[in-house]
Amino acid sequence: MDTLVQFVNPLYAVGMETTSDLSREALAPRGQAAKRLSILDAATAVFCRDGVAAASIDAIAEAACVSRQTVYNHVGDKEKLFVAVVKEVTARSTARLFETLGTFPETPVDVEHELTEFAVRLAGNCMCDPDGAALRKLIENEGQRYPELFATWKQYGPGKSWPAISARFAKLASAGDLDIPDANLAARQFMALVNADLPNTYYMGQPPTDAELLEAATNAVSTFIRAYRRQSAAG
Amino acid sequence: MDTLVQFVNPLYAVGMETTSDLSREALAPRGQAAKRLSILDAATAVFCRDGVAAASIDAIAEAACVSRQTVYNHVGDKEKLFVAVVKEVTARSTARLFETLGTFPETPVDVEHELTEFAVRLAGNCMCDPDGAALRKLIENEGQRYPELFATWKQYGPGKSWPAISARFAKLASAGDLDIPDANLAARQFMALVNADLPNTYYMGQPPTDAELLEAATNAVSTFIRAYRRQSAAG
DNA sequence: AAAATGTTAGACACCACTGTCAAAATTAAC
DNA sequence: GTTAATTTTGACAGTGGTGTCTAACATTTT
Repeated sequence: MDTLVQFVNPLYAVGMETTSDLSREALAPRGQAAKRLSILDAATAVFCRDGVAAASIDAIAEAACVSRQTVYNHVGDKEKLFVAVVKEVTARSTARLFETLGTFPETPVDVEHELTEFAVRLAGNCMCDPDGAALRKLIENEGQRYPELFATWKQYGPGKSWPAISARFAKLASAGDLDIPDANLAARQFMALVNADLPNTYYMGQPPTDAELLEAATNAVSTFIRAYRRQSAAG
Repeated sequence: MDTLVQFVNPLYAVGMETTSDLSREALAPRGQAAKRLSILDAATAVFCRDGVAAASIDAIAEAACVSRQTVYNHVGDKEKLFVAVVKEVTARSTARLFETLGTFPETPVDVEHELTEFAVRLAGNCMCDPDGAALRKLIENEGQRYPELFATWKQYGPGKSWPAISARFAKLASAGDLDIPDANLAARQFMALVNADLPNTYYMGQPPTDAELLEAATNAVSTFIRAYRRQSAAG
C-alpha cells in the first residue's frame, strides 16, 4: 500500500505532499521534510559512489549535514534507507520522463526536426539526468540482492515507461509520417540510437554539453528516420 | 612496461605464457598458473557480485578453493588484485572481440543475411559474454576510483576496439554494399541496435537463448540496413 | 629419502562500521 | 518563558574485515 502510493504518485515521494493530513507517515513527524529529502539525496549520492554495502551511514550523514542519529531516526537502518532511495529516485525519474513524453511530436509538420528536438529533451532531461543515472546504477548493481524491490521497480518503472513511449511512436506512425510495423521495437531502437551517440562521459560525472546533445540527437534521428521513412511507391 | 605487456598480449594475461623464461614475473613463480587463474576468476565473480570495496578476500579465497594466504602470496593486496582482474578480463574480452571481428562479412553476397549472422556471433561471444559483462560492470563502478587503471583500460580496450570495428564497416561500404558516410557513427549505431533488442536479463545472470540472440540480430540488422542501404537512383 | 618450494590453518593487532543508548543542546510551539 | 519536540554528541558492545606472521602440512624436485 505504502509502496504503491509512493510509486504511483511522484509528488508524494518528491516531498511535495501537502504537509496536511493525507500522508500521516510514521517517518516524517511534522515539518522537517527537507531534512528527510536531504538525507535521501545524500544517500543516493553515496550509494552510487561507494555501492550500498560499502557506503557508511556516517558518510551519508555528513553529506546530508546531519548527525548519524538523525539518519536512523528518519529512515531506519541501511536497508530501509536503500529502499526509500530507490522509490524516491524512481518516482522522480518517472515523473520527468512522462513530463518529457508530453512534448512528443505526435502530429509533426517537420518530423525530422521535431523528433530531433524531442530527442534532445529526452537525452538531457532523462538519460543524462543525475536521478536517472543513479537509478540505473543502483538497480544494476543491487537489484539481485533485493528481489522484491527490484520487482516493484520493474513494475512501476519500465513497466509503465515503455508502453507510454511505444504508444507515442504508434501515434506518429498512424499520423502517416513513418512506416512503423512494430512500435515497441521502434521505441527500443530509438532510445538505443540516442544513447549510442551520447558521449560516454556522462555516467562519469560530467553531463554532456548542449552541442553534444544536439549532435547525438541529430545523428540518432537521422538514422531512425532513414530506417522508418515511408516508401513513396512500393515497399 | 609490465602493464603494456599484459594489455597488448592477451595470451600472456590469459595464463598461456609459455611457462618458459620470457615472463619472469615476481608473481607467478613457476608452475601454478592454474591457481593464479582460479584466483583471478573467483575475484572477478566476487568483485562483480559485491563490488570491490565490499568484497572480502576470504570470499574470494573460498570461491577459488584456496586459502586466504595464497591469495596474498600470488597477487598481493586487494588493490593489486583488482588491477590484475581488470587486465585479465580486458585481455580476454579484447581477444574475443577481435576473433569475432575476423568473421565480419567485408564483401558479402547477401549483406543482410551475413551481417545478421555476424551480429549473432557478436552478441553471443562479446556482448553477453561473462567476461565482457563483468568488465563493463567493474569499469563502470570502480573506474572513477582508479583513474590510472581506467585510462589504461580505455587505451587498450575501446581505444583499440572501436577503430577496428569502424574499419570493417568502412570496408563494407567501399565494397559497394551500403552507403555509409561516417563509419564511426555507423559502427556505434550498429552496436547500439544489437544491444537494444537483447533481453535485459543477461546482466542479471541468465544469458539469452539462441532464439533471442537471432531475433535481436535480425531486428537490429534489418533496421541498420534500411537506414544505410544504397539508394538506387538519386539520394 | 631429502630438500626446496608452495600451501594451509590458526591466531593476531588493528581498524572501520553498525545500530543503540542516554544525556546535553538546540530549535520550535504555545 | 516555559514546555515540548528534535537534533546532536559521545560513548558503547558487537561484528566483520584487513594484512601479517608462524608453525604445520603437502607437493614437487632432485
